[in-house]
Amino acid sequence: MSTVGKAASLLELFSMAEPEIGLSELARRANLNKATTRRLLVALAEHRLVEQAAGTRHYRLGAGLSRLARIRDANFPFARIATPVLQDLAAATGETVHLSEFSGGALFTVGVELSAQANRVNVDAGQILPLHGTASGIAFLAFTTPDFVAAYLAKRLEAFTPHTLTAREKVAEQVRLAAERGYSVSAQGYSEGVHSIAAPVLGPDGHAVGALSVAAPLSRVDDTVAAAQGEAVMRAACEIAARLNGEPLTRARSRPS
Amino acid sequence: MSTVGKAASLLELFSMAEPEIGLSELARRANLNKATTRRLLVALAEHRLVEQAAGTRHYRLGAGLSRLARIRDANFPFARIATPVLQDLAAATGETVHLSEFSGGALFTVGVELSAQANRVNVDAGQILPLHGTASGIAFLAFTTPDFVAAYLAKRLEAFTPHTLTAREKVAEQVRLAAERGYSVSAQGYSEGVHSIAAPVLGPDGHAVGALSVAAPLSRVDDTVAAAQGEAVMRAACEIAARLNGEPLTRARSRPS
DNA sequence: TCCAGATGGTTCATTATATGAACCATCATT
DNA sequence: AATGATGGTTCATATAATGAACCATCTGGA
Repeated sequence: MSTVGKAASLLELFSMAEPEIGLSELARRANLNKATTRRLLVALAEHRLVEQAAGTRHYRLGAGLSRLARIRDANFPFARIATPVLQDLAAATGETVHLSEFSGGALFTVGVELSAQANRVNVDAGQILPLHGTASGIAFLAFTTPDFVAAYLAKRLEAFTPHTLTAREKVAEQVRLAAERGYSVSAQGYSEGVHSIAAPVLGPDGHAVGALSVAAPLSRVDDTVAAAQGEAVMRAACEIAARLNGEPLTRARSRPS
Repeated sequence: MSTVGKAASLLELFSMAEPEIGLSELARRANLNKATTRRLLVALAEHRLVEQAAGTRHYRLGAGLSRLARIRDANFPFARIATPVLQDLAAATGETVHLSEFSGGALFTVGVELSAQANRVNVDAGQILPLHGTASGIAFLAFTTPDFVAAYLAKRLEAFTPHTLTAREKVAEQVRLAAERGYSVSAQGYSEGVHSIAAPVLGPDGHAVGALSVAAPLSRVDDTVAAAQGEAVMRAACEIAARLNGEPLTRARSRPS
């Protein structure tokens, strides 16, 4: 692995639950030598990507990340723009809704609205979803370039549950179906007991940049529920795309009076 | 420079004004070979710290940064907590107000509220302030550990304007004064024509973690104005520290009923 | 139409950089 | 005082980064 890859892995060890970690612990979890870990942390600290707590000498994520994130969000406000739409969709369906963006060869969860129900599907922001096995992935594949789909399906597809479709033919068929009706359906392809329906979020060029998904306990979904969710998720995904790509209404609204 | 330092420098080339940059341009600005630049970008992209725009093949900051920033902000909500206080202070003084955090050996601007007046001081988020020459820096030094101050003053102090105090004695005197009255004053030590007053933001251990500053055109400040700003900036800095470190009132408010 | 000068991306021998075992100092517990 | 953590450092060794030269494309002229 490249040195910067190792440094990035260090950053990824921090989480909401564990925002500060000591040197030895970091080295252990990243499978790196303590000296190496330290040098990486020092390099990261120089650029404010991590910082060290004065008292405990533990490390935490740095202020530079907030700055970089602000720059990104200002110019590609995917999660921010989408939040109200996610909330509406979660309220309308009563189920957990999550938004993901294509990044680093897979779908990256950038926004989540959990269902209000006790029995619900839990998804964490930052979670990485494979392109096969998830409704979001299939929806993305259905609206990306054929070259990309071909290249992806040429690889060996991992089975995440006994229900994961791993045969190229079957997955390709799912993709075709999703392209036709505008949304994808997947039952237990990635997590047991979870039923998902997803629609692509399209970029300005008409290709998918991410996906929006409704995830429900399998027991709560039948054909009519699925059809309703499909329609709702499609509308919501279009709404997000419209706001993101600056459709007329939004532009008009933001025009200075 | 370390490899991860180079990678971090690449990230820092992106800005609000220029959120997407091509490979050649990045290599040129970072003073790196194109091949090197590419390898770094690929490594960063694997961890979603950058991503490539589909159409132009230009690079931009990645979604992983937003995720990491969320983790940081959730557990160290410096800028977020401070925003309303900054706004109040800017409104009360009529001048530009900025908040900085100590990170990477200097003060890092994490929040700005610009004055409403036409003739105002402009400060950018992300700007790096030296510990000498700025009111914020002196305020920080006045409330950090004596060891740190000694080590810092042992270095050669750069002059940013003809008015920058660079003599150890003079700077140490400023620090002493700031420690006594609780805020620091600096005129044109970093930018010509700018008058600044700053107070430290203290962490739980009583040492400074950052500084809050009011910056005004020199022409608009006299002794009585400065005294008023000093009091106001001290109160505001205490308010931020209190909210940050969870003073009783805040804790009581957030207690589940 | 063709050329000139951009661009993004790749290769591979050379070289500089990252690595890690062993080390020290400090702290809290026993 | 001994134990086993912790954070941090050193330096010979080995691995990973480097960059000149390369190719393929694209764009805007002439």
